Amino acid sequence: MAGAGSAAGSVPGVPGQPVVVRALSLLAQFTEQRRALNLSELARLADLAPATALRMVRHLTEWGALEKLEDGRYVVGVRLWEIASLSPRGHGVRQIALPYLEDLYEVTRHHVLLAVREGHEAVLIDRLSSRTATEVAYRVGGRMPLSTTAVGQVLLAYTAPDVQEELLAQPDGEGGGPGRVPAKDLRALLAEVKQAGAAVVRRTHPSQTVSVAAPIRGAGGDVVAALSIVVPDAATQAHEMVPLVRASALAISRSLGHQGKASGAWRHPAPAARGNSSA
Amino acid sequence: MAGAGSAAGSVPGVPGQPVVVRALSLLAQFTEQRRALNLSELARLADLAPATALRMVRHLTEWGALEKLEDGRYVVGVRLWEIASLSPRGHGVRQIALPYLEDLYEVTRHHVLLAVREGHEAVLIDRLSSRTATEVAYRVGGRMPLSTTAVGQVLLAYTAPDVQEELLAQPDGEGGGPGRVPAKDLRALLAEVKQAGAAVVRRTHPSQTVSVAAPIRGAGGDVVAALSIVVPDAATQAHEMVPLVRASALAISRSLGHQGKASGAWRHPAPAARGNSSA
DNA sequence: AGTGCATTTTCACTCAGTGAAAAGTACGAT
DNA sequence: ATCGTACTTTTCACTGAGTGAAAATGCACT
Repeated sequence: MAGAGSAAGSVPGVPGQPVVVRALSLLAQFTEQRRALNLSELARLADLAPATALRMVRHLTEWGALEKLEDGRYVVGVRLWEIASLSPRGHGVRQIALPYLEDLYEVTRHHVLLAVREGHEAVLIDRLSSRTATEVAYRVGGRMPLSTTAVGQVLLAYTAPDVQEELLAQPDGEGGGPGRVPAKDLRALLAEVKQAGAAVVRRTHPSQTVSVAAPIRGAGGDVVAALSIVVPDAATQAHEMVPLVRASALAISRSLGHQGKASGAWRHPAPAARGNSSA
Repeated sequence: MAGAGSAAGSVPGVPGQPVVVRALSLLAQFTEQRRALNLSELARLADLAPATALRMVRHLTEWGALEKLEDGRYVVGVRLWEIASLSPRGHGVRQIALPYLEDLYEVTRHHVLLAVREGHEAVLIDRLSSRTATEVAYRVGGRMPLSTTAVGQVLLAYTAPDVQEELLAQPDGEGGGPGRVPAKDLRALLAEVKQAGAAVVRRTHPSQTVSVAAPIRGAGGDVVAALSIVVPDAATQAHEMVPLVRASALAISRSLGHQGKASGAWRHPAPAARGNSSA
């Protein structure tokens, strides 16, 4: 490859980025607000020469990662979606958790959320909402802050200490939105969450709501996702919800192959592959 | 790059495949049955030198397209899932169609399917199924043949003639499974489907069922997806379902911005972006 | 200690990828 | 019609990013 940023102009900030990463960075330019992009936008956003962007976009399109609209703009393709649906932490947990989410929704008739941690944020894997429920700020596939949401706090509380430190060390950068919590308080908060096996967060912003979240464990015993319900503040005493959410989360954990507590006294024959071959 | 297939051994069949495509072909090795692959499997399946596969897999992992398990195997990452959730023809239609699918499900209590065409097959975008309903063969994110399924026939019937010809010209290759239909009969069948605005397929294989599918149109007026219900053969006269499915499909089409028939006499102010910013 | 298999590092070679520039295309304004 | 602007696509000579064989390392059985 030519001097990506060596000799000529280009941005010295991104000199020798591998081709693969550059191609992926094109995909990363698509967001909720920007679902369709034309070539020059893509090139500009990804900081690539138009000719380079064109070549890559063509390869991506040819393969199906992108699709070209009639107006010349590009959108994320079904082929990519198809493969992404094999993501264990994406559609994977969703598939298994869905029936339980539905039960929880059936019983409460409030928002039910399922999220996993991805880097310094939580990603919303699925959401069930009645059309008449209160508004929620997040969409499926979108990201939510770790420290200020119930699911986020649960995921954070059960994260390996080293990663946790890394996150707590962060200044206020990123999503330091409304309810920014000082690292000190957060540390204490996370301890409480772990203690209680659930997080309860009161919110006033989009509307008056209370979220209750609990951890979901995988076969390995570590927390792989978080389950949450969001109820209008006026509704039931929020804390009454804690056992319900925890129980549902435990049920999902069991479906994922988690063997209850670490008291490995006896074991079932083996939950085996559990191919979730249906859905 | 070195002579991918020029001088030395290697497979002469895939000589100068672009890097991007090769990287993507690694992703393409993941399937329903093979959700976790180790490096050598990936290298073998994608026909790459181990060293090359390693380098690429590292880039993919670094970026989040893949995730490395503790046992060293790789799985599709959440980051990819996240971006794929922006696919208009994937999660996009799903988001908009979901409420209507739910209504249809509520009323019938049978399987409800949503699918789009991708190349020579249909991809199942979403499925609602009661736990007690009859079995279905396909999973969300999976592929189904065009010519032998109700959704497939609908998608095929409304495909641009040139693509249609290309598909009909095919020998028996691909999914030529149980109910292989001769090209001639299929042509007539598709005409009927277009005439009726729906496809009805009777099936005996996994179980005795009847599928009824209808086309969903996008803002441009062309068919972008197909809606279907699958009922046990014993149930209601299948043909009674046709109006129901067609009506649901029309409702979804409207939500997608389709302006009814092509009688472009008057127009609404503009359905605008319809950001489906919720979900 | 020894065998077999997977992962990772090394290294010299070279061709796939690069980007500036120019040509082609589409659309609007004047 | 004629010019202007912005986007897309082609061309081309250059070169360093990517390549893969081979060797080293690591790991799990035996």
